[in-house]
Amino acid sequence: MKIATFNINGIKARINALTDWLGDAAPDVAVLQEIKSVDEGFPREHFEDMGYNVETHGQKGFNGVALLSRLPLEDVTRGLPGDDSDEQARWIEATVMGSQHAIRICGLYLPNGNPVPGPKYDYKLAWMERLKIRAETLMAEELPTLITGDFNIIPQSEDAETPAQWKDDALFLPASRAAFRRIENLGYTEAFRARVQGPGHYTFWDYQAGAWQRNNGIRIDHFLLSPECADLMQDCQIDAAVRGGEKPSDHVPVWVDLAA
DNA sequence: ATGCCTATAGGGTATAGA
Repeated sequence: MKIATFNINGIKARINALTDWLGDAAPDVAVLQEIKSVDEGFPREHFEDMGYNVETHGQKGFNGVALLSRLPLEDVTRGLPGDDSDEQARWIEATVMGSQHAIRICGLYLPNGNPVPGPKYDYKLAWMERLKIRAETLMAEELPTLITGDFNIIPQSEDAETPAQWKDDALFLPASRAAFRRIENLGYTEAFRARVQGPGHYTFWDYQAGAWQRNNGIRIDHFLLSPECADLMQDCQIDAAVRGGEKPSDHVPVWVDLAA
């Protein structure tokens, strides 16, 4: 089962690029972030016509997550538990039944957190604490589970082309990285780093200052696999070439292949 | 370099992003 994450930066602007990539990459499940659309505005029929089941959790203007799946999406839930006053659309879960294993799939768009200090950074850290609690609950179920999406976290210096540029940024501050490690340390495997070592592997390049042409990227889109899910992993790759396509998102897809 | 671009909402420019 091929499961991909892709921050598309607006479904209306990305419908062609997303459609082309779906045709090329043929994921069984695509976990999308920043659809920047309300549920009624999402072009559901377009993707249903391509053979995908569609579940969205959108909001007006920004944020918004969605799941596209060739297999049925079961037990869908929306919103990260732990704060009923949080109205930002950043979390969706569903179960997909493979031929051998059912996979619980969690899609997230973790808050950016800039500027630091300030209420946006406080929200990021509080959101990550809620994520840790949800990750603990999922871990205790001892089922194949993955948490994927745009984490807005640069885990290590080698995950940025110019780490000095990010020294005081919410994506790279020690408190942000520690919060990410605390979740990993519950027993999750960061899929890409379990398979590929070394610098130069990025998932985001800014639109500005020729970041793509200069390969000034960062790796912020991740997969965390529960032990039962990590045992099924056969591959994990970044589709970096998508960044050089026509009218691209500033993020590119990352995917895992599971023996599920 | 304090968003240098891009997208959305909306009908001006403001907000958000990383």
